[in-house]
Amino acid sequence: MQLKKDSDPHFLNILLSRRYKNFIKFGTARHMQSKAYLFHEGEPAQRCYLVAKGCLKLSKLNLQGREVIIRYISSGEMTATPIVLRGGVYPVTAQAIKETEVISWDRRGFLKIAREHPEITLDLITLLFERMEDLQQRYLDLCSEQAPRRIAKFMISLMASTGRKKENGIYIDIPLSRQNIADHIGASMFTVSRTLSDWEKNGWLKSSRQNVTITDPDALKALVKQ
Amino acid sequence: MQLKKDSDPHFLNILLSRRYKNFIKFGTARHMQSKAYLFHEGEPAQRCYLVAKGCLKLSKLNLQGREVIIRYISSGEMTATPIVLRGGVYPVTAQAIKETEVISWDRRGFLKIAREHPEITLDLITLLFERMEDLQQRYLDLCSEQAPRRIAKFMISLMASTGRKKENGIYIDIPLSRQNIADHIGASMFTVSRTLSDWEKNGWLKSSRQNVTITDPDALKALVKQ
DNA sequence: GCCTCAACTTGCGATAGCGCAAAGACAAGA
DNA sequence: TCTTGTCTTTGCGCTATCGCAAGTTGAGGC
Repeated sequence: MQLKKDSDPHFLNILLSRRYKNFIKFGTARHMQSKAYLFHEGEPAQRCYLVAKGCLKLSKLNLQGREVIIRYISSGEMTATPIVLRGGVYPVTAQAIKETEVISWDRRGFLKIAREHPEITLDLITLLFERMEDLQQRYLDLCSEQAPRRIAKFMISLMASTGRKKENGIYIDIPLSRQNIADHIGASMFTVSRTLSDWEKNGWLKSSRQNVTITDPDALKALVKQ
Repeated sequence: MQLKKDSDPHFLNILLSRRYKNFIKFGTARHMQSKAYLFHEGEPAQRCYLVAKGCLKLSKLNLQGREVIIRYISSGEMTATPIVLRGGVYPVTAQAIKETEVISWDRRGFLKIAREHPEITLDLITLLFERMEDLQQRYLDLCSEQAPRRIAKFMISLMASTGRKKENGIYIDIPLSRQNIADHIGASMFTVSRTLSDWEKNGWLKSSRQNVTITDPDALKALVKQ
């Protein structure tokens, strides 16, 4: 099993450390094509996953079929752990948005590791809580900020999680359509398109289909701060 | 320590069961007046709390000072546990909205119990995950539903958590202003006021200052479903 | 019983953002 | 190279919601 080390290392580093050295070898690897589904909202939660390479999109649908993107899970991050421990159904749908490799454990396998490494439960609480804090902040933003600022905040977080330095700016290294942005921040695709067009005219970023390069991160940060 | 047993018993029941029988006696009781603050967003998280009686309001402020209510913690529920375990600052502000009694533990006290009852960490993960699922659903609603449906969903959840059967309907047993509703569902106070007025004309509920009685729960449920 | 203040209502104009439509741009496959 | 389908842009009218203002109501304190 080959693991990339060049991405957000939060959980991956923990796993690769001596502390959890037996973790990965009990897991099952799986390779996924772009756009393949890993699990669907409402299915019984059998397995939890670590993304070793690539990126997952976690989303929910409302009654009318509108998709809302809850979060992206990129290389080194885990998903579905708590629901596998507790038992129940997946609350979101997970789809690969590029070629992706995951390692998975079922409840029994995960509990085996947890018994060997009791500290892992505290790590899990911490991880879950960090996601909770992130979602609370985004809930606040959705309640109280206008679309452009929500877009800017999202871009800033993407720079941190998947940004790659290039000669002309910071490239967001996932396929990211206007619709995806809209579905994540709670706006229409048209509003997102107009906003990015404006920013491109300002020279703050460049973008073509499904990709964005931020050329002036400070401009976005200033927009969010003021 | 006297504990009410007539409210949402989720965590309280766990605590009162033999399983965690030593839990409460290591805690510190505190009585709070209505509107008193328990902790503020950004303060170092020293203690975690169980609400024994009354109700707490958890909220955040944005840069412009707009308040957003993340959730209510009613009798029998806990708050701030993960952040006390991990260490850091409170991500929200907690304020009593009626006369309230809480029991609290510091990190050391909580860990002592957790060592005696290792199962408690799994319960914590479960609890945290349930709140996460709830927030994800509300994030979805905020992204994709209009204000009246968000208000209806909130009313339905309040009926479950704090509703009391009265002769003329189900009374929401917390002080709940139009502004509170607005701050929770992400709308303006005026939109909430207009919506409730409409519903009152329809005979779906009665309300006066800071209180609501739902007289036709099925009408609200139908509004949400369709 | 009156006063005061906060909560609530409601009309009205303003506006952010929606959603359609039609055109344009690009990538991938034939 | 051409075609096709998907993604993107942008004009335009529309609507949900906002935010102000001015008035009303009601509970608690004096």
